[in-house]
Amino acid sequence: MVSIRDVARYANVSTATVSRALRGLSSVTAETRARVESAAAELGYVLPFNASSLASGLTNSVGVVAPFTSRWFFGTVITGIERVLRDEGLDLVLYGIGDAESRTRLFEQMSMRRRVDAMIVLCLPLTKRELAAVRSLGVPVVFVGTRVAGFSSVRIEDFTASAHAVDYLIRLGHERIGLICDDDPAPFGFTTPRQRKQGYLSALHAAGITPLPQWQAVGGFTVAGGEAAMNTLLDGDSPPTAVFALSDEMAYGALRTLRRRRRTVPEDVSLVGFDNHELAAALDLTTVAQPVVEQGSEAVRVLLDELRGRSTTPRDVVVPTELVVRASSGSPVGMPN
Amino acid sequence: MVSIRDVARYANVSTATVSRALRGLSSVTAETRARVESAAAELGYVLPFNASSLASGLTNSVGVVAPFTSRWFFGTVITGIERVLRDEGLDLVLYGIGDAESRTRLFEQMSMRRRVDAMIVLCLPLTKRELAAVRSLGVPVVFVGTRVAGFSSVRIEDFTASAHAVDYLIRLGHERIGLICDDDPAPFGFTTPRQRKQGYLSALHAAGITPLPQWQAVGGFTVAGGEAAMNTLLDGDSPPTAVFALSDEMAYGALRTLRRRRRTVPEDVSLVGFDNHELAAALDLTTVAQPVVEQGSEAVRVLLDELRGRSTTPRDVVVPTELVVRASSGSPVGMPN
DNA sequence: TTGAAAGCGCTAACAT
DNA sequence: ATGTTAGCGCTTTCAA
Repeated sequence: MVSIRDVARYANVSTATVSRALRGLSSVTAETRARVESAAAELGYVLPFNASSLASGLTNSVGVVAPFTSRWFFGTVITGIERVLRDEGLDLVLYGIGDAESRTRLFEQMSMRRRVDAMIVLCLPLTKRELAAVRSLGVPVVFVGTRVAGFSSVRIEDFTASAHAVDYLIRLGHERIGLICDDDPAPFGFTTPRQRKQGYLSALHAAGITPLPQWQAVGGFTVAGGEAAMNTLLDGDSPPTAVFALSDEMAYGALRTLRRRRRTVPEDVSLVGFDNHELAAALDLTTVAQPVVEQGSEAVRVLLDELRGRSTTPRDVVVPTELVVRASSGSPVGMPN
Repeated sequence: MVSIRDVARYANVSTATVSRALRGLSSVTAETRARVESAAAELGYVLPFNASSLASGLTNSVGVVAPFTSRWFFGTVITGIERVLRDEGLDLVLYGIGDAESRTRLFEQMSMRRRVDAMIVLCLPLTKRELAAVRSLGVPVVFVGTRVAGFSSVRIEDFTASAHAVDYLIRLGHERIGLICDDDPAPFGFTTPRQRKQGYLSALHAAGITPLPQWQAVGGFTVAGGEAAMNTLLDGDSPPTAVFALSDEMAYGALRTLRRRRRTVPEDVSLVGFDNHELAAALDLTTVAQPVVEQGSEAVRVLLDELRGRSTTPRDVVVPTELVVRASSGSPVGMPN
């Protein structure tokens, strides 16, 4: 196995100079660097990660904790994260926690201890205990999608964005507005659903509308859940003329129910989702768009600032949302447009 | 920073024994192991990855190369990979290559050299040059979705599955069957589109049907592409009564076009997709289902067999596909059912 | 089964 | 700007 000494000999320099040159330190003349680089290329040498890491105390890796990797939102955030990390020469180590058991295991063992220089936690409000564990890592941590005291975060304003979407339905003339939401409290301790729901309630309240209990149905943030929830809503007393689903995926399920029950959209029922999921345009769904790739790349930038000592106080980056109006929403029948 | 020596002192054993106990080696009495484990827990100690790695020559990490992380298929395969790796105590290092530039960079620098013990390459046929680079890593490599001489692979039979889907449409009575496919040759060097297309041609040929050129349109494996492709198909001479889209996402685009142009499905046009994407059920799309999580976990199992010397010859694991018939397909109008 | 001690292959401090 | 050298903190012999 070719070692730094082989490269040093080949390039007629010391091992220290090889190390400096290959890491891009500035204290090497261009000429020397070129010689070292071509020697390394010739011999097919790259600095072995483990030896460098042991000697320097850095891992050049960032851990990403994600509850799901297959859902569109998470995969897309990860794309944004990966891209910036790679540009910076940092590796991404993925920690998935699909279920409660793996979540427990991850935070009990803290296998990322001494394995990563920094962490990004996606949309996962942590328990006190977990937070303490994360804090004990002693590395910068950025949260995406949740705000956590003492740490930086990148997120959207769920409350405001929801209120705005519901207000839009009210201004279209709707008075009976349904909600497809999540259980309360939500699994995994997500706070996003509650904030979006509060936005819905707040908008109704501001318009002087008292929401009826049968306007709310639980969709569990899945397509199947949204499908069932819409059935529940349609079967209730004085069913809504417009429905706000707290995620696009639940809205897709709702659309399926409407299609099956021969209700036209938006004439019979208007539908608004949340996320601007990649298929929302294909399904002509009005929705609250949030920048997703950008939240990932922004999280890395915040992280790098902390990692490189450019910033010491936690930052709270709020990225803008935007209501994207498509064909799934309109004024209720009988209303002037 | 607490070191292995602290733990050794605390548990009254040597550092070597601590190392053995914490790695689960069998040459430690249960009593000693318990003492060491509780000492480690007490002190909050885990074996630091970099020092272990340097001393042992192993990284306990597996590299995963993926062209996209946000697309459903890739995110879902990664879920399967991550789950099994984590159970085995291995870390997943993600190498995304969203564009040609990062692809070049990855294979030129081979930053995964000495960084991972093994690799999984997702749906990415490599060039000769890239293959040589990968081979030079000297670690086990498993390909998902493509077969590569000299390496193990986990994949489906694209050709057969496609032929079967088209044959199903033929047996429904369709004679003009369209195809929404990819450019030829496909970007990134994907071979999957071509194999699926060959399956289509083969099924038609077997039924004595000569495909007309205007039955084929390019959809680029995106929703928007599928949308445009379906427009092209509808505008051609003697347009198809059934369309086979080589991916569900292109089928979603096609559905949108059909909806906009007021064609009913399946009365006016039958539609069949490929993948059984998570939303295929929600859209009532008939499609070729492939097990995706399983391909990821199976890839890891194959990898582990090679990594642990249980297998030395490359394996080619083919997982089964299944045609899932839903409401988007039926006999052409005027045919008995 | 356990302990002692010699590396693993770099980086960082210090010297020049 | 470059060279010298002592660690970094384990794992792996080898011996007991």
